Amino acid sequence: MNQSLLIAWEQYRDLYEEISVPARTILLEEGKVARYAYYIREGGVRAWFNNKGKETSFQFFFEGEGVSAMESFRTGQPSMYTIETLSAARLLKISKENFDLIADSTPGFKAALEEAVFQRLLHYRKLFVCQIRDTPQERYATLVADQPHILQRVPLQYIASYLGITPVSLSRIRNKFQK
Amino acid sequence: MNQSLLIAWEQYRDLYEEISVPARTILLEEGKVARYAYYIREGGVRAWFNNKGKETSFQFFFEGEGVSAMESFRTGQPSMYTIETLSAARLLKISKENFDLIADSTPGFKAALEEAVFQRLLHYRKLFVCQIRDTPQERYATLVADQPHILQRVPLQYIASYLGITPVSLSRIRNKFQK
DNA sequence: ATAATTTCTTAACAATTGTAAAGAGATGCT
DNA sequence: AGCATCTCTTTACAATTGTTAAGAAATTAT
Repeated sequence: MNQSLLIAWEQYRDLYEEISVPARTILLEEGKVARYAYYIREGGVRAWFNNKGKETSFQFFFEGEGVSAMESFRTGQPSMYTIETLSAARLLKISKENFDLIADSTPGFKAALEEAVFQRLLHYRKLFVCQIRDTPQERYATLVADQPHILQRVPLQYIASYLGITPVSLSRIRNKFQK
Repeated sequence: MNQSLLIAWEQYRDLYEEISVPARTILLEEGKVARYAYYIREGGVRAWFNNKGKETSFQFFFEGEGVSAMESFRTGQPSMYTIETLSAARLLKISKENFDLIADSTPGFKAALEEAVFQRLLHYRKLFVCQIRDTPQERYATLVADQPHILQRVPLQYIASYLGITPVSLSRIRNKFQK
């Protein structure tokens, strides 16, 4: 579900639908099975889970990216997290059945999917490595340098949990950063 | 490179070799291209990288597991990290060429490899989530509960970096834990 | 527009972690 | 065995982060 999977979607127009939803729309709730995957035409999405009463956001998605609770969509197991829009969004919505149909009938699709899975593996490993190697200040600086759009479009409280710190600590780091 | 890939290795015995190496043998050095993958018959291995003069260990491997610098082995890019034995080890060593030969000629191999990649994606995501959600104490407790063999077989200084803390801090946490 | 709500910042204090250094303990080498 | 080296623990102090609470700023709703 990344850009390499954008191949030939238009010929399957009857297998997915385009929907428009407001901000804070829950696309998949923690504990439920993901029967749909989404592709973001416009807007932002976050993935988060409940942690002792507080929300921990661990991934953000924007235009041109695919979103689903991967392992739930793949295995049929209940999702460990919620997927929710950050803003009003326009999405392509496809069912698991139709997704599999396309995967089975499109040459190269599964190879592209495998590559996307591999790239996401590298992405998560990088996030883990940054966590054990870098300080919160360094992680914030990396975010500013590499993914400034996240800072512009995601509320700071969500970014704080993504960085593994509290909103108060993030605010202090930002304060230092200005000087 | 996990247990599901153990299928039918014996019929390819001329495509890999079994080697025995002492502790602290570097199987792949940071900056070099991974031309071989390994399967651990006996012993332990760690993956680490240089971080401002200090070593940061981010993964440990033992009997029955496959080891390689994944993306280097796959893409031919220089590896970002070093792979080194923790103890004397007995390993199966296979070249990239022979690995691809087997992958191409064994039905189901690529599907099993894809599944292994997916499982490792989930593994790294879990590590990342533990980092942003749990305290160092909680992460240590999880290690004690879920992977006690790591504590028994890996020097504490390496475990400390894996938990994202200093050896001093780990020592303090262990001290508290005894009580 | 105004009020209500939510988000972000700031401050004070407690708790945790990092750093540096010293000593104890374990391991390895000849 | 004895020496040297490496690892782990402990201590003291500095720096950072978490927690709680209050106020400022921004957003949302009516």
